[in-house]
Amino acid sequence: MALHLYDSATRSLRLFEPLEPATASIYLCGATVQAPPHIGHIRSGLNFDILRRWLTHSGYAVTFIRNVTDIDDKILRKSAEAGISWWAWSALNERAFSWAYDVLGCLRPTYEPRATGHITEMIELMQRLIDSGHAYAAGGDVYFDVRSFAAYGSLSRQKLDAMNPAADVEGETRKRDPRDFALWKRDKPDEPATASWPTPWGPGRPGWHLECSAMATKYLGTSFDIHGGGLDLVFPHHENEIAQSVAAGDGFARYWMHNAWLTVGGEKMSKSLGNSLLVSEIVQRWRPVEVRYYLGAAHYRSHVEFSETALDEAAAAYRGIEGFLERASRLVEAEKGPLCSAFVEAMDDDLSVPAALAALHGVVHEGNTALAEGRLDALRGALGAVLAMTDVLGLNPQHWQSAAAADLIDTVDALVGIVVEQRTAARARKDYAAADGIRDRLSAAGVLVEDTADGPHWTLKGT
RNA sequence: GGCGGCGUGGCCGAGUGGCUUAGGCAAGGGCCUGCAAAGCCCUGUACGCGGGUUCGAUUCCCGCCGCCGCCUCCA
Repeated sequence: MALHLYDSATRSLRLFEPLEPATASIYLCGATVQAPPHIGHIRSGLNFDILRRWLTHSGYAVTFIRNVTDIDDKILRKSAEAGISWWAWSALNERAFSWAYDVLGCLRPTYEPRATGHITEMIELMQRLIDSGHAYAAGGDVYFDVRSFAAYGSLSRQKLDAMNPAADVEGETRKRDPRDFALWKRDKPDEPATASWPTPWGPGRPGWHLECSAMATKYLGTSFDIHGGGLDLVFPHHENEIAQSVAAGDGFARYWMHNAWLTVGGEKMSKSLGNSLLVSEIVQRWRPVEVRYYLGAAHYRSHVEFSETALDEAAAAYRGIEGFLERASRLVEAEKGPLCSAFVEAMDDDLSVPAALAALHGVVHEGNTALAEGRLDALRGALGAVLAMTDVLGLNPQHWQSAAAADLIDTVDALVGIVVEQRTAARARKDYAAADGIRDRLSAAGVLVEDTADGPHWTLKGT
């Protein structure tokens, strides 16, 4: 079975057929950098990171764009409250997002465009829409005329007449229809002059939806393969992107993918609800790779209710994989091999990571048995497969060791070696009190010593 | 009001009209071990409720209960 993806637009599983053979273009709605990231944001980034890795592994040359929305109402308001400029506020939070993506092992996008760097493209797009009768300027604002676009509402399957009109009191009088949405917002006296750009229709700043249409087509072309984002972006954001781009004559996205929520206490984690679990806080308590395992383990379209217990369980499951790799690598060469077929089938089936992990755990199990029975060829095969599978999921422990730790590892190895020799000597003379005392002290220092058939081995306990 | 989703064993979390089981975590028993740890073997009542379709439904249909999301900024 070749790769099939669930397309939100058709609400069906579709065979993935890219526009250009062996290439894949993806646009993911990134962050509005008004606050530091919580783990729900990163779940989205992570889900699409796994998609990207899987496409890459499957032989596609992937172009992955994730934008940064660096200006909007909240950024202006919060930066004003903080007494700093809006761009400084945006830059601060953009860095926090970049750090969080990095720390959880999300590969960096091919390009990461900022909204404010694409005003020219937005003006061009607005001009095309005005020229073709799909948009109009009104008192310094520019609006999209939803009645001019028959397909409006097709993504979210809402009928125009059934929609609640947007509660935009301020723009109400200038709109032709209350459901028309702003492409461009005229500047306001209480907003900083730096948050304003000149246009043929007057100075102002971009509306949220316009920037994504402009950036997606700039970097990926008028038609591209996959557009992704969180479920809450279906309406109005993605609906509006389609309206803007398709009305302007572009093909736009061919597949739409949406990830489900990470909730806390049954509620969507959001900045406005104040129940955010910041990435910076979570990685104090669990190793980043364990957080990645937890966030990536559920299917991307499944709602996940955050719990510390579940994260602990995920961490334990990951350590099982890690432990196998550690033991197996002592006996045979650690080289990536082919993936097991169940894993491939699972990933091809709309990125079914749960089934893929079941396959991975199955191979770990086989590998452990082979190891216990001394069957090195079977062990080598299992090790290669597990390395390859963890690699695809971004969970390969080889890539999670920090450079600093790598520099110190030889030193620590030598020091622990001396201590372990003392313990081995104690055991040899059956002085178990001394042996256990040494083991306990090493354990307190974060070094776990285990006696195996081929002698004692030590590992650093995950913190 | 419109659109959509969810309710699975102690916990997390897949999936399917019956076939042998998702998988993980935790628990109990066993093997191994000086003791541990790890690993391996074995064990456990699961599919919100009520109808219906069917030879047979957790899986399809209808109703109900409960929870949640979008329709306004939001991954």
